[in-house]
Amino acid sequence: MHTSQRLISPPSFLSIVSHHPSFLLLSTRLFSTQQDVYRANLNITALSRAGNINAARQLFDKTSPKDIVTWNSMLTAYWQNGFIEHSKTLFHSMPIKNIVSWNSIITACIQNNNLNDAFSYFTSMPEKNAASYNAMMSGFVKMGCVEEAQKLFEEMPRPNVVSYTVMIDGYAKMEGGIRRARALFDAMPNRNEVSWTVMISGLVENELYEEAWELFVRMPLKNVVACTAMITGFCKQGKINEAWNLFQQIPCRDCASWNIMITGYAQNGRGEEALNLFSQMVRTGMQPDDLTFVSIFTACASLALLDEGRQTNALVIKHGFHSDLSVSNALVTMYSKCGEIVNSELAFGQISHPDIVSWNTIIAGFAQHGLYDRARYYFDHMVAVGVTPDGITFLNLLSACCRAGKVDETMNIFNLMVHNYGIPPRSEHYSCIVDVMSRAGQLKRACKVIQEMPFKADSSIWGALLVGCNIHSNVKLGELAAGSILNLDPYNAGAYVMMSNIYAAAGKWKDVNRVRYLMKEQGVKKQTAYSWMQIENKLHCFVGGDPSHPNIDDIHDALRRITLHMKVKGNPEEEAIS
DNA sequence: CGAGAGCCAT
Repeated sequence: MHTSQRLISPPSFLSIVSHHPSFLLLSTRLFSTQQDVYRANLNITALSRAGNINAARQLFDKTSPKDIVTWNSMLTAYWQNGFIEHSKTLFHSMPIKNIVSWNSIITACIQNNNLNDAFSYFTSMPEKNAASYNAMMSGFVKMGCVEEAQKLFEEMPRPNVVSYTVMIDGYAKMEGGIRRARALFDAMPNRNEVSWTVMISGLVENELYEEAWELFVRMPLKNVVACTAMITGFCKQGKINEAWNLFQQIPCRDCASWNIMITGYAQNGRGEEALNLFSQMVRTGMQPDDLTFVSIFTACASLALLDEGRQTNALVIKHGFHSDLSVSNALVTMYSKCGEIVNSELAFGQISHPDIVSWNTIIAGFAQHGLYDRARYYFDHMVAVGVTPDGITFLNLLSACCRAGKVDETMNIFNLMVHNYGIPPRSEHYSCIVDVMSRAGQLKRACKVIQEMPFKADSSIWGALLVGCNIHSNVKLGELAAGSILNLDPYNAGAYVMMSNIYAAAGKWKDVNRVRYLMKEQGVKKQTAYSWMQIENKLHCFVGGDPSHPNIDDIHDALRRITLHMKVKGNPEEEAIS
């Protein structure tokens, strides 16, 4: 009978253990509970975030039964560790999928810059939520397809704060799109701190400083990311004191905020302070990262601080960043800017997989040291190992060749760039050509290049011509070049000096004096004592040669000032004449 | 378990 059978049957295992005090402990070991799966899922994610993808996979295999979150965690673990194909395989073998699985695989493709795959997953998913649209939109924005993103934004049912934020980011990064970004920001129903940060950062990027600051002041809770964006803006404008003030007000400084402050000092010629800040950073217990070392090397490079650069090189090894590509590239730059081309080359040689920046850096180093043959050797070498040169590679090679005075060779390189590599030449490339031709005395040919360029010449191109006119004493073309520069930039002290040189060489003393007055009238802000000295030295020569000059008093006055200045100041370049 | 932000070498 049923009941009797039950009565005589031995007590089940469960009925015993469930009354035992250690029941809970046993049950977690022997049975999978809801909590176990939950814990396993969290651990898969934690292991993945620690970069331990194998352990994550082992735990995934051990977890049984798996729920949808287990599958999704493993899916995400794979692509976040760079195993995109594993993600795809797993996705297609999943017994059940939910929206999160689809969203994750879309994000995986986008991280891998595969917009086509992402979009085909997006279109074939059974139903979409806001995150699906947001992921796809951010993919389009990342690849610069803002219009495509906008289409999705308009057709999605209920855009949320992230959707708006993605669009604002897209518009802000688009050429001339900052007003649209701002309009959308003003129109959005509610904002969170990321929306504020994206908008402020976009304004900073577009160099609308004042507007960025207005918004920053209005931002309810200023987080460290927004502060860092704002500090970046200050540093770009050279307002290093404002940057420092804001930096000091950040309650919880992180590595990135220290980095930008160090970079800010380095790029504004205050390398000592950058290095001091670095030791302060280390003292506060903040761990430097790769970008910190890049900033420090930049500081050392800009001030040619070789000893500090060497010390930092040792620190890099101590902190284990010696195989980091950006750090290594910055190290190569540091040595070459400190005049240590041999060490620069050695540092380059230690890079296991040099990228385009590494190659460009070493070529630039040889260019700066006037060693065209070595630059060319590395150029040929990079092409031989299959790295495609870009516009910067060619600029470096052109400037090396130009400094060597090889006109035909420079033109060959230029043509190679345009015709074989299809790289559209920029103003800097033309500048090299005009420079080499002008120095070689081929002034007419240089003028022809300027005339036939696809865009208007800037002051550096005219400057290259002007240098040639100075060397080869061509007053007429010199006037054209100097005049063009001063049309673009009336405060260009170099143009005044160079032109006065040309006039002086031609014995046109009245014109030298005219240039001098012109410079004074314009109120040239950057009129360094050195610029004045050069012009007035020319007039000094003249005083000796022809004392019947009508403005002799001015010249004597000028000479008195020059003499005084040289007595008081050791280095006349340092101080502007008031 | 899914979507959005700052600092980077030529």
